[in-house]
Amino acid sequence: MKGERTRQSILERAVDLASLEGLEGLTIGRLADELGLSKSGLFAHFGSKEELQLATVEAASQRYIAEIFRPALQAPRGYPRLIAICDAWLAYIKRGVFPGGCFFAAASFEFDSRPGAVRDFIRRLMNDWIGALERAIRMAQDEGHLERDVDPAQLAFELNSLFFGANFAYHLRNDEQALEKADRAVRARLEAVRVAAPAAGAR
Amino acid sequence: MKGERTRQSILERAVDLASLEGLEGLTIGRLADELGLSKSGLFAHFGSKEELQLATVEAASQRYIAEIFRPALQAPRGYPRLIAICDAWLAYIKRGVFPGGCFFAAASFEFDSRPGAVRDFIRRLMNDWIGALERAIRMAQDEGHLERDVDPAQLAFELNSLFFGANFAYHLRNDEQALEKADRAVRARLEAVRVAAPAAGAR
DNA sequence: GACGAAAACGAACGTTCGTACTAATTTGAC
DNA sequence: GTCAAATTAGTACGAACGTTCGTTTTCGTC
Repeated sequence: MKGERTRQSILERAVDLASLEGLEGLTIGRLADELGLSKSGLFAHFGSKEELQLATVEAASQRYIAEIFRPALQAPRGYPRLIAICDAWLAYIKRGVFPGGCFFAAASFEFDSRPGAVRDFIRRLMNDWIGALERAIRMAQDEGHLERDVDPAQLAFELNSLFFGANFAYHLRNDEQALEKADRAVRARLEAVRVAAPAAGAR
Repeated sequence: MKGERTRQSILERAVDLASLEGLEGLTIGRLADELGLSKSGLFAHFGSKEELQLATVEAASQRYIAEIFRPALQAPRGYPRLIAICDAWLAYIKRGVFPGGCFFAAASFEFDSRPGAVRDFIRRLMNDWIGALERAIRMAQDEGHLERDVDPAQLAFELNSLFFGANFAYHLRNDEQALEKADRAVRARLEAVRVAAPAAGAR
């Protein structure tokens, strides 16, 4: 199918554009122009602006999963994987996977007061993401790497806050050290609740 | 002057609207409708959309300073004032000072990739805000309430991240405990670097 | 109460938005 | 190579956008 290929290339560009201009600022005419398509031809792939926005969010999610989350899951479960996720997140900002910074942070703040299907979808994705963080934390506890009395929801909240804060400081404030600051904070927070690895042969 | 009064009432509404729809989603026609003004009559007060946006950001800043920041400065300098600022921030979200959540978090993410006067102004305000946080931290050190080896920029980054993270979790994820989580994290972080108050009469 | 200034209005501008149709082209299977 | 189906282009629409302009209303001062 040719259509599917076109659709994908449209979405690639739509994700980049939306990360810069916002999902509402993403415009069918402009998107068509940039791709050398006609407005109507592009429009036919989605049927409505809202469908285009939903597809764009979905595409961004897939890019995120493919480029950040899945690779981090390669790390051995427990503390190493938790750290790998955090490292991957900060590297994701540094690498500029989305030209306008974290797509989901931007979309979250754009749609947090805009009821509708797009908001619902973003909310679901963000709940999934926080849930994945909590799961990684719980795993680290199960592996005996993290103290048992740590509340996964609390820690996930804090880690995610540092990520968003890093994105904010890096992109809006042009704070070059934002990522280092976030890294320092993440590591300090995790080290503080880490269960010391048993000395070699001490088991 | 009647004009000044009208201008203020326009901006009051503009701030609320922009916190819900974004500064770009803020529209002159809609704003005029809601206030029972004509589009052209409203427009005349600002001369351009960008000027309206700038004035709206300025008005939001004044509301923030009047309702959150200035009151917190009443607390005695040092640790109490630092805590007061943090408390005031979380209460500010809970109170719903802006209907769409923190105006500045939203504006920051909306404009972090949109060059222009509005972005520059937001950046300046956010730098001022972080600067104020750093100053409060430094004061707490000077008063001997906080450990000397704490980097004010680092700690301010972390506190601000928790604030933004709370706003995100509270508004997009509808996490009722978001503010408590943030409060817990803030207090834990600050307590950890607090210099224990000398016992009564121990001086 | 008259008068000049300030403020608000109403209509229109050109542009762009999202969307709806129909016509032309391209594609892939036979 | 043919033909139906899938895909793109073209054109048009009503609404809303920011902005301009000339007129009318309201205000503050004497």
